[in-house]
Amino acid sequence: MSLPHAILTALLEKPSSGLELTRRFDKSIGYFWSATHQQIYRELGRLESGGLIRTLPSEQPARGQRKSYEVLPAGREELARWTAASQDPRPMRDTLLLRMRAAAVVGTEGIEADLRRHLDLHRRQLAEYEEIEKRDFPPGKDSSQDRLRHLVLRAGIDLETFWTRWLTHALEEFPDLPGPGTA
Amino acid sequence: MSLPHAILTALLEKPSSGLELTRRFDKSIGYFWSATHQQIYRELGRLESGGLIRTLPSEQPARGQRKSYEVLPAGREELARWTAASQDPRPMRDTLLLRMRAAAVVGTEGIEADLRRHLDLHRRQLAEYEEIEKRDFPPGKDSSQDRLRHLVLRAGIDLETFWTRWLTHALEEFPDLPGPGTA
DNA sequence: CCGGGTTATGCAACTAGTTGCACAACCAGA
DNA sequence: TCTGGTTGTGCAACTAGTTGCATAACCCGG
Repeated sequence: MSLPHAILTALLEKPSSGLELTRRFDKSIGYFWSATHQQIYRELGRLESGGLIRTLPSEQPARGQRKSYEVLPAGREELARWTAASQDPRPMRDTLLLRMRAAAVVGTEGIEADLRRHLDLHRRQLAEYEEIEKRDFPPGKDSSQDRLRHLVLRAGIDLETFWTRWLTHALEEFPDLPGPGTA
Repeated sequence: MSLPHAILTALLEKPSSGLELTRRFDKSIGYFWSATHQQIYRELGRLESGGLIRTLPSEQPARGQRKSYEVLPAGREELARWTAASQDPRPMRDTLLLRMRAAAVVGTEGIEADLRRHLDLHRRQLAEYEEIEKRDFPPGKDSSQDRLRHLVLRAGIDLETFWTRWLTHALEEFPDLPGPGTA
């Protein structure tokens, strides 16, 4: 039950319309809590009827027009409550690790290409994060807010680093192919 | 759609009853694909009626009796197919990172205790994995199967290591409390 | 001025996972 | 022997997330 809180956080950072939110989820927030535009619109409706957010009064759009939302005090309180509340870590669920385990039983036939593909994806993601770090957190930006946000980004960077290393290591289990190296 | 494949993998490693499977999910398999006993029983039913597994013919249990399953050739084929098939990594979803981001906006009030708790949980998990590594993968066990399974365990160890480090680092953002250190 | 792409919003149906509970069998001690 | 805990199996309802599609407005070129 975190999507509403992800949206509240995003809206507190900056009031937005559904589409803007969707875009921001594709970028920063979505890096650790992804959501589709359908989810977002549905949840905006719920949050509004729950009295946690409201449409910005300035604009009064018709159907198909953009509609911007802002967080009401009740919404901020709910977010603060949720943030402080103790929560258990959700059990991990990783398909790739599961497939590796299955491969130990039914054979590695065919999995290697996908490992390479994942390695590539994680490398790209890592590069993107590092780009963001360079841009948004130059040395010196040191407010409490910045430090916390930087910390979150560091988690992303370190996780992607872990995956690229692990995949590289895993691929060393598949030396038997035509290609450069080993000779 | 990975639970059936997790179960097939577990059953190929060793035919089991629902309860045994549940226990094994609590231990090894569940480390990267968790499932409750309810999920497992439901899925066993589906797999059986789908012709991918069958009950071991030897025993013919009544209600409330244990019933063991084994994988049929069709099940093995399906698992091999699934393992080799290309799959996109699922978008990440981490509540704790989301909460940190929220904390940057609504304040860190109250989150620290939970960070400590998570740190403790991850440390325990790490210790458990390292125990397993020592026990199950002493130097020398080097069949292809062992190497793959060890690789999977390494992923678990490295991930827990990452989290303990990150949480430790995160907690350094909260120096302002009575406690040992800093003086 | 109209037809086709793009932007923006949204509903509905489906799938996967979680929670809560039920029930039978077995076993141990009063 | 009955009573109460534990083991083992399972259904049903609910929640969260995904997929597929519908709709309206707007914008641009012919």
